Amino acid sequence: MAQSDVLLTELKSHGYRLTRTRRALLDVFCSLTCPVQAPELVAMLAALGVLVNKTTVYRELAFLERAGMVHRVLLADGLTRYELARQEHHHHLFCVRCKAVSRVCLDDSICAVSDAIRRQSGFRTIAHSIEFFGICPRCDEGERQE
Amino acid sequence: MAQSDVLLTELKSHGYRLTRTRRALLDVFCSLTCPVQAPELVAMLAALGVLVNKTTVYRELAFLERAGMVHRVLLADGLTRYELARQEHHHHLFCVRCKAVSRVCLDDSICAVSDAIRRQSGFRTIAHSIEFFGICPRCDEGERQE
DNA sequence: TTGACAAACGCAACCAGGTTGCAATAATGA
DNA sequence: TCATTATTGCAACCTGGTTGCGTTTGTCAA
Repeated sequence: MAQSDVLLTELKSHGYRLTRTRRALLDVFCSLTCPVQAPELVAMLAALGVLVNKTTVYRELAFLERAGMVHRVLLADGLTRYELARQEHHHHLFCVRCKAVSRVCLDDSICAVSDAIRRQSGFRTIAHSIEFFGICPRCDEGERQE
Repeated sequence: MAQSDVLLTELKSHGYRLTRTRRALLDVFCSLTCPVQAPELVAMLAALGVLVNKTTVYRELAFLERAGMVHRVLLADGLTRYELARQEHHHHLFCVRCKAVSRVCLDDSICAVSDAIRRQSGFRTIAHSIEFFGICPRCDEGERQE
């Protein structure tokens, strides 16, 4: 069973409807390897022949976020992106020049820091985000030739 | 000499003008303990009797960023905030409920991770952001009483 | 002190991401 | 097939942020 079907089945079992938008959106998310913005999703769906209003996409993203199936990713440009949740825990490397996003997996010990902070602050810390940004090898190359 | 005067002197020595807006903005930044949004700065300046157009504030923020005196901070709500640069290296704790921001200082070893990533990826990593978000003790309290 | 020059400014118009209210549509279970 | 209601589209709106351009104002030298 494809990953998107697993998610659809789960939604169905909770009594949610399996709409055209919802199916297409989960399909797209399952095929992506890096976080995307909502307006990009509108365009991607359109390219697949699924014409959806931006309002619907925003509402669907909020829905999928509540359902724990996608989550927000914030990178150095301040725009909101979304990616499939329940993936292997990872972080992002963002090129501030070409805006490309790649992923990195860090040692668990780094993530353990949030436990230390939780104890220190009294915060009931629910998440953390460790994002790195710089200039990727390709852009760096181009820059030196200028 | 006040911190803001040090910065003004530095700008002056580089040939930049010391305008009303610039002085007021640096004063405000030096008195703050957490990152602020541009629209908040417009309001804060107005409250001090310094009426400045939002365009000016955005341009001034870009200027101070280029001059290395302030930098952007991204938190879990995706809005752009600014804070004084050249402070002790620290990270932020953001309450997703009341939007309060507090700061935490982490062990250097965590920051050393960016070196490891730089080697791994070929990225010329110029910065990182480690932000934690959750629900602060006050909001947590309120929530349990509901 | 004055005047010239360019940096800095205000304004209006604009753009993009994101939200809201409401009426219309469509997925579901009976 | 029908009733119910979750989901959708639309239009209007909001906010953060940007741009072009004509005006103001710091600065420095005369």
